[in-house]
Formats: sequence, structure tokens, C-alpha cells
Amino acid sequence: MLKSHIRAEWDLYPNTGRFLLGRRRSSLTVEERCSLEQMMGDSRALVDGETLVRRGELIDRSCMLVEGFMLQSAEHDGGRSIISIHVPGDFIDLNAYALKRLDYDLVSLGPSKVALVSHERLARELAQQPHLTRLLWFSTLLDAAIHREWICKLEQLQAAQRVAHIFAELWYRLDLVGLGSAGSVRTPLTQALLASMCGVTSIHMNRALGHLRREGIADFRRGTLYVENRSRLEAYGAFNPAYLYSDESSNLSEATLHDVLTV
Amino acid sequence: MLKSHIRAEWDLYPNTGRFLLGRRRSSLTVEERCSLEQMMGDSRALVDGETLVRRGELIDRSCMLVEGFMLQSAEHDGGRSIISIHVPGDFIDLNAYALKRLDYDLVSLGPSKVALVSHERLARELAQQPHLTRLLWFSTLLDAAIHREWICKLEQLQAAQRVAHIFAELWYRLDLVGLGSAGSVRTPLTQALLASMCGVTSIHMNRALGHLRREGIADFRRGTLYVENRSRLEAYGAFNPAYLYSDESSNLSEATLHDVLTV
DNA sequence: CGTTCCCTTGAGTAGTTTCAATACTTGTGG
DNA sequence: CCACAAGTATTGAAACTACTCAAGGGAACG
Repeated sequence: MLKSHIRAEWDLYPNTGRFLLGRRRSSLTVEERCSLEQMMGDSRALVDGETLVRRGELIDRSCMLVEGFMLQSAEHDGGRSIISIHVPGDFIDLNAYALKRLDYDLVSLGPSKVALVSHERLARELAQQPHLTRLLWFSTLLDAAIHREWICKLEQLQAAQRVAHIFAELWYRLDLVGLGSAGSVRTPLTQALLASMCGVTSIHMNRALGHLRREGIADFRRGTLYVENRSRLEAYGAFNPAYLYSDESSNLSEATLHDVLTV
Repeated sequence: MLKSHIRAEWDLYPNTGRFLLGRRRSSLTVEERCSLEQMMGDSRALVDGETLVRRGELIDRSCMLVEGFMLQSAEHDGGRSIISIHVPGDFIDLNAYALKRLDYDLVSLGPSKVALVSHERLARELAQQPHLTRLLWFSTLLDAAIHREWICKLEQLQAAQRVAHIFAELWYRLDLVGLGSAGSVRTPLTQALLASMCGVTSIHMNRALGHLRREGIADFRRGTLYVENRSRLEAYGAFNPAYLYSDESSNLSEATLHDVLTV
């Protein structure tokens, strides 16, 4: 894909290079990319299971996920349910810029690294940059779109299909930000975590994964996912990437796409 | 509540008076409220079942819901699933301002009325008003918060509790925008629609509603919901309004709240 | 080399779906 | 005013999906 003499976005912009990659990053000017990169102050490393933000607490800064994965989770009497997963390039709690507090916990899945930016700084920069503002706004709405899709899937699909959908989505999103690999994906996920994501017990998740394995759709073993036929996985999980608003899945003519990206 | 000589927000601002009522509307200046009200151009009436926006189509304007209800729905082979419901005061497809197209359909539930504003106009106004921008941004993130809560509930609760939660949330949101009533709520919802919202069959929804009726928790008959003990309904549906970011549920000291609202 | 976490399997139970059939409501036309 | 149609609500029985309780196996880490 990338010719060797062209430096990758993540080399040019170590903290923010994967932000909106494959979505509308191409509509960011070089100045905007630099502005975004330079906004980022300290970075912070988290260990597995470490909580970055606790629900309800007031926040005056947001974080860009640079490396690793994070989970949106919500505790309740007798367990925790996992709402969503973040991959590098996600501006994970940018919504706190408008919300001031989150309604969920952000927990590191495996070791991860985030870069921080204060809301004060953000406000200063954005007051002068309506286009960048609109793109940041866009990025926070992607989460909502992912939530909506997940609601549909919870309502329609049964356990094995739900995991298949999670696998397909995760893989697709990793591809978008330049982290996809060929026949397998390595994550710190366990069967119990997948169960929490799908709203089933870990025992049932185990059987669902066994089903996918026997059917030759996907083989998940100790955090590594092996898939031979990806479109088969996607079909089984009823995965249609339109909701991810990637540049490819937009189904728009080039001219229209150009309008969309630049307006 | 309101003294008679004080005119209600919805009288002062017929199109936008319920927007963010009970949330952070109080942080809008009179100028901002007027600016918002005057942005609105034509209004449009919809009949039951009419589609306002179809998924995927490009949009260059957004709508404020002035009267009635709207549903976010997604069709798929063999049925439609309902993602969420909107009440008056919701800026129902403001997210299209950043997204350019929606990933779901917007369908009128019963007759409804919306007021329209073009994205061009919106962009022109917002370029000069960072505070208003941030509040509009905030309002689009409320939908995401509602989605997240619903994901948790789908993962944790069974059918009867799910409807209870829907009833409790709907009632709470109607209260916020000044449309709540005492012991009953009238909606154009049917058992089949509730079933689509909860991801169960309409037959099972019928039995779940029967259960709520026998237990004396809620009585839903042909669109009207009768509830004697509201906190009992909320407890049964595990409803906690924190995710709705209302001014009351913020759990913050007054001083802090003031900061949150004005920053 | 044992502890701990993660995964696997079996049997019985609860929640939900399917198929099938029967009423109740509301609106319409005769 | 009644008959009828269409949509909505209700009920029963059998099949399926997922949950609970209980026990055992495997891999990783000190």
C-alpha cells in the first residue's frame, strides 16, 4: 500500500497519526494535523485492568489512545457489563469535553498508552478552527453509531453470531487504522470478557466459541483469533461496515465524497 | 411550579423551547436561545409511520422535534429493530451535521411536527458561537449515553424489566421537557413496537406486560401507561437517571454545577 | 511444583421463540 | 346500525436458547 519513501501517518504524528485514519482524516489539512498533534501534552502508560476514568468523576482533559486497547465498562450489583472497545486512534473520552463527566468507566485492556490534552487547551484551539471542531465532533458520533449497531445486534442475533460480529468489527477497525494483520489477530481478550460484551455467561460463550470453531468460522484461543475466510465470518455475524463511516464504505460517488469530506 | 406571570420556555421559543430543558438549557444566554430559535426555518408535519430521513441518504439540514415522537429504526432482512425513541425538544438528526448521513431511519411515531435548519445556516451561526456549539455537541452525545444505557440493559435484564426501564426512561424524559403527567402517559406505542425496542417477540412482550400488570408495577393498555408507584417501576427496571445528564441527577455541589454549566 | 487464572464439559432449569388459534378494537362501507 | 376487515392483543403447547450449579482439565507464572 504505502510506498517506502512515504512516511506513515503514525510516524509523522506519533500521538495522533491514527486518528480518523480511513475515515475522514484525508480532509484534515497539514496545519490541522499538526495543531492536533501539538495539542497533546503528557502521555501516560496503563497496565492491564487499570482504570483511566471512573464514571461520574469530573474531567478536565481528554485522552487519545495511542497503543493498546481500552474498554468502556459499567459496574452494577453483581458484575460488570462491557459496552464497547477502543482501538488506537480513538479519541477515547473526547465526549467528556462536552459532557464534563462520563457515564461509564474506561479500563485498560492489556497494557496501553494514552496522550492527554486539557479541555482548556482544546477550547482555545477549537475556537479558531471550525472545520477541525466538526471533525472532532464527527469522531465522537462514531461511538454512538457503533453503539446503535450493537443494540441492533443484541436485539437480533444469538450468542455465536454476536461474537462473530465483534470479531469482524474489531478486525475491520484495526485495518482502518493500519493495525490489521492477515490471518490472525492478537488481543488481550478472554472468554469471560467476550461474554460480558455479548451479555451472556462465560460458560455459554465457551460453547458459542466452540460452535464457531467446529463450523470453521473462527478459532479463538487464548486471546488470538484465527480466521481463514473473513467474508464468511462477516456473513455469519451479519456484519455490514456502513455504520463505521469509513471512506470506502460510504457508497458515494467520488465527487459527492469529495464534497462530504471537505465541507 | 411555574408562576403564572412567567411565560414558559415553549411559549417564548415555540420551536426550540424544550431543547435541553432540564439539562443545561439554563446555561444558554437569551441571545443564544434567540439565535437558536431564529435559525429554524420551515416546519413540517408528519403522519404516523412517515419516514423523515432514510438511512444512508445525504442530508444538508437537521430537525428539531417540536411535537410528537420519533423512532430510530433499522430495517434488516426479516423485520425492523427499533434503536431509540425521541421526545419533543430532541434535536433529532443534529448528528447528521457532522456525519452527513445517518446509519438508521427516522420514522414518525404517531403524528409529529419538526422544525428544520440547514447545515449551511448552522455552520454560519456556530462559527461565531463556541459556547452554543459545545452545547449542541453535548446534546448529540446524550443520544450516545442513552444508547450505552440500553446496551447495558439488553445485556443484563430480561423482557419485563426491559420494558419497565423503557417506561421509566420515557416518563423521566417527558418530565424533563415539561410534558410529564401524573399517573399515566399516553403514547402511540403498541406491544409490537415495544417488542421491537426490547428485542423480543411481540408474543413474549404480551406476556411480559401481563406480568407487570399482575405484579401491579405497570399497566399498559392500548398505548396508555398507568403507573401507581413510580419508584417501584424504576426499581424493577433498574432505572438510574444519571446517564440522562439532567441538572438534578448530576450529584454535584451547587458551586461545581455552576462551573460545569457555564464553562 | 503448586497456585491461579482460564477454559471445558455435563445435567437440569428458566426464559424465550415458534406455530397455531382465538378474541378484542377501531374504522369503513353498506 | 350492523357487517366486515385490519390491526392489535391474548392464550396454549412444544422446541430451542441460554442460565445455573457443579466438577474437572490446561496453561501460565512465580
